[in-house]
Amino acid sequence: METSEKKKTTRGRQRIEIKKIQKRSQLQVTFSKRKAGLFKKAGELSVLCGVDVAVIAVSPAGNVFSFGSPSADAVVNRFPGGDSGKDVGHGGQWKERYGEVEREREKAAGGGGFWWDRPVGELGLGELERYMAALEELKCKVRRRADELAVAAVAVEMEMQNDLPENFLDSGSGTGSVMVHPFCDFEENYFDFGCNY
Amino acid sequence: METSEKKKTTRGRQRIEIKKIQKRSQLQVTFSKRKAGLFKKAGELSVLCGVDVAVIAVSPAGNVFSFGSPSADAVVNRFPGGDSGKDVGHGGQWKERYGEVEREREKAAGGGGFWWDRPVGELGLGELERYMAALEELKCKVRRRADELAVAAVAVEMEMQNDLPENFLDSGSGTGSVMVHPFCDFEENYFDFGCNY
DNA sequence: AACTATTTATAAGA
DNA sequence: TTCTTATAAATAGTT
Repeated sequence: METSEKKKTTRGRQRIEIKKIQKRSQLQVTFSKRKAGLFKKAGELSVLCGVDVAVIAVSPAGNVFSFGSPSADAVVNRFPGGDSGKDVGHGGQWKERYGEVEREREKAAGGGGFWWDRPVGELGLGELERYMAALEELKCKVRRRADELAVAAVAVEMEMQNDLPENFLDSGSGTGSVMVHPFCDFEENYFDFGCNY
Repeated sequence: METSEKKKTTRGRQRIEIKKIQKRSQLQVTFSKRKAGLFKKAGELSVLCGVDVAVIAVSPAGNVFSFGSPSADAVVNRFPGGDSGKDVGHGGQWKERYGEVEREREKAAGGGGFWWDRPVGELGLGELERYMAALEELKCKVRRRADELAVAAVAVEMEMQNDLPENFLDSGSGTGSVMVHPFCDFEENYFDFGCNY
């Protein structure tokens, strides 16, 4: 083998430190790539284990919001032409659907695309309302659990509260554009990274 | 090289189909590993890009709930001894804290452990209440966005709603135990996988 | 948006 | 379950 022949075209993946990326251009591409990876992982976990998984990301500008819950029948049924309601075992069904959506996305990439590939600004209120309903239900569920705990673990609770700040979750300050997508497939060109660096 | 000498000890990682795992033992280990991986990815995305990321997983039994928002100052400030409030630029600070928590976890593994390593049953209401507040805020944010859209995209909305089922998100049916943890570090022995297979 | 050389995640096995 | 190992998958830097 010769030395001059095998010149590497790239250095390949490099190890990086997990600290905030400063360069705007790199931040954008990294966010894009890793968000896609995260959503893919979430979808896989959901399917493999039959669990609901949701991933939420708020940009520094408060511009991006994402959500998915792939394992629920409801999500499968959202596909155009989905056979709603019947057949609760959705293992194989899911796989079929997945391929279907993948193919649809291929087409969508070139043309107008399907609604789940668009930012919510093009979608309207239907999704947002359902999302709010979902949050409300989740909140009720948490509240029920809290009630249970109130009986059993008051003493511990008192302690815990002293370890926590007022603002446990800062949801960001923004105008909040929102995306909803069954398989976390999405376009994100509308994304502008308008602050924090 | 001999043939009998180099016998591989394992087959290494094998490719798997993304479909529901049927075997209980494998499901549990896969869920555990992949959830850890997902949380790690979420934390990395959060730090690298300075964004809030939350990951939520509801088991088929409705028994597990997880959440993280690593980039917010609030989360950093939750650590015992955290310097609350000052210094909004938390890039390097974050890294320091991370190491600190990692070290604490080492110790926690052997002894009584710290609160963020425990299931919420041992924690009490403080976290749950904050979580509910976070959901409420998020909901308000979504509602604001919906209001904006109501002005600009009513026509599209009408279309969208026809493509969606009633039950967009099924949050599960369960008793809902809940975990909250800053870096998605956690113990999960309490996890029982009580249904759906 | 595509491409690779690498790093990272992880399915099996111990 | 926690560790190891071989391999699959993700991705940083480049084009």
